Amino acid sequence: QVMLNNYPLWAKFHKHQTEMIITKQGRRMFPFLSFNITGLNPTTHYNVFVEVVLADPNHWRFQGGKWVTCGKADNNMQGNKVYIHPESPNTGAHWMRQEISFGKLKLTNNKGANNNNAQMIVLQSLHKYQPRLHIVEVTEDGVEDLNDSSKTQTFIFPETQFIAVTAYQNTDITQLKIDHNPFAKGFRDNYDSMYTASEN
Amino acid sequence: QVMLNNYPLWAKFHKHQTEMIITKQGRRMFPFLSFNITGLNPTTHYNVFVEVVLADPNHWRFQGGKWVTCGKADNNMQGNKVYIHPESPNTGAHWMRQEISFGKLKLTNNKGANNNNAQMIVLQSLHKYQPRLHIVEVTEDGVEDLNDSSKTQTFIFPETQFIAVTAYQNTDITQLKIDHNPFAKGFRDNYDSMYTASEN
DNA sequence: CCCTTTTCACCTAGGTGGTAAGAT
DNA sequence: ATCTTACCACCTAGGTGAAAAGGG
Repeated sequence: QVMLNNYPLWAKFHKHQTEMIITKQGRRMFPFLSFNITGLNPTTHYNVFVEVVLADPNHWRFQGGKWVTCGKADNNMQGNKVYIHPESPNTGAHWMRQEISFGKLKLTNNKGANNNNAQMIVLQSLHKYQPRLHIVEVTEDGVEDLNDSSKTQTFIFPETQFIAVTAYQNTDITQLKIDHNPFAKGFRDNYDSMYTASEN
Repeated sequence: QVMLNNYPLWAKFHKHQTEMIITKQGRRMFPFLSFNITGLNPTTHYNVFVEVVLADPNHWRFQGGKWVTCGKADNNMQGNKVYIHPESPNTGAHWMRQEISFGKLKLTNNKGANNNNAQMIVLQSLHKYQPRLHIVEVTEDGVEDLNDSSKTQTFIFPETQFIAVTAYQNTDITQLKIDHNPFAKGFRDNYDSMYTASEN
């Protein structure tokens, strides 16, 4: 009923334990979450949003080339954990028509971030997180009923788990980002030679 | 109940008869439409959209430094004339919270433009147009009732009239665009000298 | 010592009017 | 002759990881 787009890329990162940068002003995810949905009622209205929850109760650190646990997670961290898709609310037909992309979702470690009106997800560095996709029917008043589970669907893809960091720890992850994120093209090793070679 | 933002700029253009470029791939308006709204029901859902209609029944041409009529307008032109605000549908509270900007609305002369899924407004060159703002209550099924005028409000600002062109005709308009559109900064006369002067 | 923040060069992405060629 | 199209240099806007500086 829900398909995770760009699954092969997510799997590549997951194999090395995905890391996502968090900054004060907010940083996009890469890869970013994108889904295709089927099976909704075309005329019913839904809110679609991503929530990011702790994936385990540990604090993590990168030591000797590996991620190891290091005490308990701060579970009582405050801060927004939800990013409502900007096209919400909308009809089932709308959500099923094309991919639902969360490419502009931003992660931050700034607790006071959502005072400006850009919703960002507030995370804690060196904690492991699991994104979740929620699809919630909207009543005629436009109000969600989160207690009525029959009107809420939640989807989890373990391949999208990641550890929040302020700087990359595993160089394998850094290289995957450079290789696949268009905005990091300038850091690709062969970038200069691609052009110097063609000058002959 | 509805205020046109950036009114002084619109007035400057209007005094010289505003022109808007239309291209095959679509061109943004400058100035662009932006409104502030009050008086909606905070919990009711509304669609907000702009429609662009013929402002008069004439075909126009620019001759001897002035716009003059030149035959009748092609009123049976087909093509989409509506741009639904991307945040539609949404609550009255949402629409009243901040300015409603149509900065990404694009004008085109390509009748087959809306096959790709970017809604553009299709216009005919050398015709005069009047943008109109519509606010329509959405029923519980998410369907508009355009026949029930009590649920539709329409607002018209004569200062936003413009003639669609494929190339600017009046140099006064060109200069106003260059002076005020950030993307045209490279064409400002004083752009180079701003920097050469500071090199001393 | 480990983690975070700031700044930077370098890139993607795309919005300008000018210009010359094309179309009618 | 008049209007349209395609391409261009030049800009805005903002997303990258690297590196150095800052902080506890």
